[in-house]
Amino acid sequence: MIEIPSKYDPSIVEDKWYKYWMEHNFFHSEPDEREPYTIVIPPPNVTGVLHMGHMLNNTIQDILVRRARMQGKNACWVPGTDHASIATEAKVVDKLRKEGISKDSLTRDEFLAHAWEWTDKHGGIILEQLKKLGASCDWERTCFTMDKIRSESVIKVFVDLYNKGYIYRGVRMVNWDPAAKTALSDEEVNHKEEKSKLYYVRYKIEGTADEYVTVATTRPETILGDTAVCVNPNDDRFRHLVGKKVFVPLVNRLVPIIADEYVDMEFGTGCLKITPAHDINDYEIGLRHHLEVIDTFNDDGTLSEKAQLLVGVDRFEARKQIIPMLEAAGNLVKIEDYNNKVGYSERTDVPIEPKLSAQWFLKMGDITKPAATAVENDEIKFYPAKFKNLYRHWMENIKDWCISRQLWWGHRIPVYYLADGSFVVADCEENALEQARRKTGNNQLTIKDLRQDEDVLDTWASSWLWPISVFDGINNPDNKEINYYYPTNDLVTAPEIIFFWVARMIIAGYEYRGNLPFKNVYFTGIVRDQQRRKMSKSLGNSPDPLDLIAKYGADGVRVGMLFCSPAGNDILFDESLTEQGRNFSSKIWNSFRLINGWEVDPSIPQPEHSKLGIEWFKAKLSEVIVTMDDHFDKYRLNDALMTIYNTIRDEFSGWLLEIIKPAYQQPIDAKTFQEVSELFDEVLRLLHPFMPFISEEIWQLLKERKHGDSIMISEWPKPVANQEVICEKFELIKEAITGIRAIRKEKDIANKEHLKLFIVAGEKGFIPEYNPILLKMGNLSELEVTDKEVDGAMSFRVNTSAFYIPLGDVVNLEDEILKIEEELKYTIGFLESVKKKTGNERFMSSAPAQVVELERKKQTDAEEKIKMLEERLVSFKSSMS
RNA sequence: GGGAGCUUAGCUCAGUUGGUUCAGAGCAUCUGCCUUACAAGCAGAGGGUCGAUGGUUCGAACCCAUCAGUUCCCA
Repeated sequence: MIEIPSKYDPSIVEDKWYKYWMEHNFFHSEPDEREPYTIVIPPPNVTGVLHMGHMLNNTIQDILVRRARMQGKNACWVPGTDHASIATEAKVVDKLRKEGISKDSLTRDEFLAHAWEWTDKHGGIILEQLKKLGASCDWERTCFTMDKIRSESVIKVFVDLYNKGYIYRGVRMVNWDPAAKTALSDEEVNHKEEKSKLYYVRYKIEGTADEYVTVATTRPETILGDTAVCVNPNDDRFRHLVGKKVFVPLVNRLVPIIADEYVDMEFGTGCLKITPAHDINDYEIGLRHHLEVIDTFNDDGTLSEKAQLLVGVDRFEARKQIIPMLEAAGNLVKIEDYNNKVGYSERTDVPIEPKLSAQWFLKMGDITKPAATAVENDEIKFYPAKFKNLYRHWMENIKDWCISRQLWWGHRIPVYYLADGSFVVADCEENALEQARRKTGNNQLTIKDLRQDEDVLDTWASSWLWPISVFDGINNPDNKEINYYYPTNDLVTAPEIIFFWVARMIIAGYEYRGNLPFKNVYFTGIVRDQQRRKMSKSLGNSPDPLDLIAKYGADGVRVGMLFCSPAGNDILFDESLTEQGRNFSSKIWNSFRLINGWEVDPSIPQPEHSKLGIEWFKAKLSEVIVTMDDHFDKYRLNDALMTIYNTIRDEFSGWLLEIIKPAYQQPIDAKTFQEVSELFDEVLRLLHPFMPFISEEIWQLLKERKHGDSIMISEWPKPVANQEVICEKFELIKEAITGIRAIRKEKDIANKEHLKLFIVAGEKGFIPEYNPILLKMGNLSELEVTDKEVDGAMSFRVNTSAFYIPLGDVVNLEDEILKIEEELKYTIGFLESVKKKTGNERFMSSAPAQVVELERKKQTDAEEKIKMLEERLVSFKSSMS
């Protein structure tokens, strides 16, 4: 017996074991002959801090990795961080501004120096926090999307895609962020409902004295860039006007009235003003009708020279100022309140300005095909599968990917311009120069004659290579590591980034490895609070994960989060869940304390009840393992957790330990002690992936372990076949014991008080071999099988066996009769419903044989039980008279 | 406006090609217990016409249709 504290203290235990695991290098993986199991971490922002979403996500990954490791696989979980181009640059700009330095005053290199300084200072904090959670990442493999290997991979891929003709420079309508002065992808735009105004403005028709068409617009400031007015070709109201021209208000530009199906006849006046430079739909109409494009905005959202009026005024100020101008000119008809949706930048939270600009694009045509097929055919499986539909829909409507960003923090686009505006694409300056010389035939060119593109690549253009680049599979496509670890097994991520990241990794996987990047994708939910609000810093509704760990232990937080998170469903987090997790730790600890406190006496033989109990629990555990494995195979981790949770609380602690527990201050026999220790060992192993720390602590205390041994490298338990019968039989014993307890409670009989039990054994429901357990758990003084009625007894029934506890005068015979009558009534009703089926010819002929057989069995069982109940009733009634 | 999903106990969710004892779990609730490992616990109990209506079927929470409510994605 070891002296152990009565209360479990996770803070000491957790740090101790994490350190131990690190010292013994258990997390590290090298290619060997074993089957690999690989997960790459979704790299968190390098300067980010741990939030609840990370906690959930990484807990799940750790569970999967730890189980795989115990299954004997060569488990490798690669950690790392993402440079997070826009987010990090925004933070650095913000920090500099607070110091009184504006980004514009710095050169690119100066700015990058600040950014690296910031990254070095804050980078990797989040990885340290993951260690507190117990994450078993192979820390020696930690990668960063902007470290040397990853950067070279990104550039190499850009050059390759360009050479394959997938990358092109195009003028496109992009989502322009006027605050960050960069283009954003559609996915980085959030649409928000807003109260705004709908302005009705009339345009004078050319060649008439006083005829106008009226358009409705939410953006009157863009009138200055109008190049047409458009109506629906089926609209009789305006058909006669098509082909005529109107004057754009204020600037009096003459523009045509055109017809296009796009126009909604019901909306506004049915007339639409067309500003190809500032609205995506207008742009497309403009392309169809070959309209002039007049860009009236500057990059910062102010009006440009082309607007002619209000030059230099911000777009929202311009909207205010143009109204009185339109009114004065006699063009304003009316103003209505209107709700519309406006796109906002995910990064800077300012309204997006649709803007034409020159960007680099990746063609999403042929390159996406294998990726679409892979998910469709379930080569890559999604959990839950419902995300397949979402994925398919996106892949079918996929647009070219705008991969350039007007930022400095990131991978600089490897395009080098010559003086004449032409360019070369190369992975380094030397190669660029060589190409330029070849291209121009001018060998006198120097690097100074080349000007590299100022823009960087979208962050996702590096993370889409992550499963390959972490094993250096881009630069060295045939290296030992990539060949061993790729394809990876599971990806655990949030559904929000299914397009940003998951889809693109699949595309890159097939393009650069000719193979899938991962076999399974587990989508976690979004962590919300009890009011279903997303947990966020700004709302202040997100607890600090480290505080929670300090309070409840990492194990407690891990299981607390998992209790409420079926795959793909949002998790409504509440601190009471982590409390439940901590309580579970306590329960396990106390079970250990009980066992640990027993004195072992090798001289006493094993009692029969202990032998039976152990035999049953072994059988039960086999069932549990089968169930858990099945849940794991289906990625139903919360169900797997619930299974081991109930097994420990109810079956192990509630039943097994109570069965084998020796009387107060009595020693236990050696065999039982040995066996229960082994069973506890097995239970702990099943628990380990979920609660790595407490399982290790107890596992180490349970018996003397070799130096350097650990539960995390022990074997995942395997089931023994054909244990169902023992489990089924035991359930009947539980039912009988529950019956005894119910009578004790009803008659307020203390548990200490011994009772006598008489049994009228029917064909089912009584198993004499389990009598020792019945005696102990029911605290019975005597157990007698009889075929006679028992006078003055309380009774209950299990299947067709009847159990009696004689209590003399306390028993109210009428109540007993009532009870039996109720059971009888229920059983007869049940029999009726079964007979309805078995008496139905169509059922008997069309239902599967198995089902028919089952119904027949139900019928005979019910008939037997009715017979038994009726006999009881008769004898009870006769004893009354 | 287009698309996808969801609606089962007070809450969060299971419910596996339609067929086991009249739908399950965890939490919460209620009752009783400070029973010698554990009150951060134990023993029990209650609680649902499976969103509505119709249809298919011997049989529907499950399949089909319509409607209502709700969430997300895209424009």
